[in-house]
Amino acid sequence: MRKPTSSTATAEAAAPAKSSTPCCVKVGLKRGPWTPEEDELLANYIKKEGEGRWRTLPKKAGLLRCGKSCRLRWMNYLRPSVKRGQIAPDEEDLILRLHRLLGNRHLASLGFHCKYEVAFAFIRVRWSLIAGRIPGRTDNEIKNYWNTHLSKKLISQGIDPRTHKPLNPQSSDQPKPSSSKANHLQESLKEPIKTASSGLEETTSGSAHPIISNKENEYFQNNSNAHLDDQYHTDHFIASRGYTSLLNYDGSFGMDLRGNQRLGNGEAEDINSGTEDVFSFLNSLINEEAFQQHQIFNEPNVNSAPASSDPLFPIAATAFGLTAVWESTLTPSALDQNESK
DNA sequence: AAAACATCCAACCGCAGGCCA
DNA sequence: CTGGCCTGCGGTTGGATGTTT
Repeated sequence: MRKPTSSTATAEAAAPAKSSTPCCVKVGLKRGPWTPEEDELLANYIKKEGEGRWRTLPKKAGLLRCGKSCRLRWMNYLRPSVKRGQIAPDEEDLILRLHRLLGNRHLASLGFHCKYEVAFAFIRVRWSLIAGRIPGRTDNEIKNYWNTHLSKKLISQGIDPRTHKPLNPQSSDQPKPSSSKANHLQESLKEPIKTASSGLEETTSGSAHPIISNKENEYFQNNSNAHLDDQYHTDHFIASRGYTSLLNYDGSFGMDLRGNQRLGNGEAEDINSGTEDVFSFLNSLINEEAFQQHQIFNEPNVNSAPASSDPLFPIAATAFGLTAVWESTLTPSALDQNESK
């Protein structure tokens, strides 16, 4: 029996039980490891009736489990598409890149030169998004692999697993990677991405980015500070658009939070149905040296507004789902108002 | 051989957000 | 508009297993 965690206990003490029915009635329900018999019952039921309706599923399937537990067991273990076994080197490579991209660093570097904590609510590692790019692997598996293997490897190389930057840049005696594996890891942070599914190498060196719409083109043309023909800005634009598409459900280049292309109403959704466009702009995000240099993401003064004069700022802000935050707390006038409170 | 310690990962939990009556 | 239901996400836990002493 698991002990309640301190945070759980605190939360329960602070928040009285809701009047709504909890997702599962704990009394009389089995917990802990699944037996082969339970697995069979669940798999057979889903094979017959399909996924979903998790709340009522256990009863119908003859299981003494809560719906959440059934869903988790199916998603992380029983689903036919779940790949078993060791994480391959190319998968590891992809995890590293995507973590560097989709971990907390970009959001941190955008918001968190700003002084309002609300922005920090957006800082989360997107394990599901990472897993969505690695066929057959689940978010739980990726998360576990990161926590138990990759973060330790990076630390042993003197790299901060959270920021992917040197743990102590000033120190000249930081450990140098000596093994071929260590070299592989370090090199993997520099090279263009290889997609795990196709194995095709892709880069951002192309001059045309087809996902820029005419309207967006117009925006750049009408803005004297924007340089659409400048690869530097274009890549940043693509990067921002990438995030917009990932995080903004209203985006015209719609995708769900796993990075899959969104489908029309009623169409089935495949967890690994990423298109070449998806890989293309993910690559743009991953090859990000210029991205890091951009003033939007490197506003140095905590007490000044972010670089709102930058033509890319509205896009970037929207991209990160921060428009509302920007409008309510980070515009110069909002900053003044908040200051005076 | 056995105790102590370390590591791994399946499963749990609370929470957030979309959907719909 | 509101509130309940449902689903999915990410952080955390602890039993199982492996390794060291």
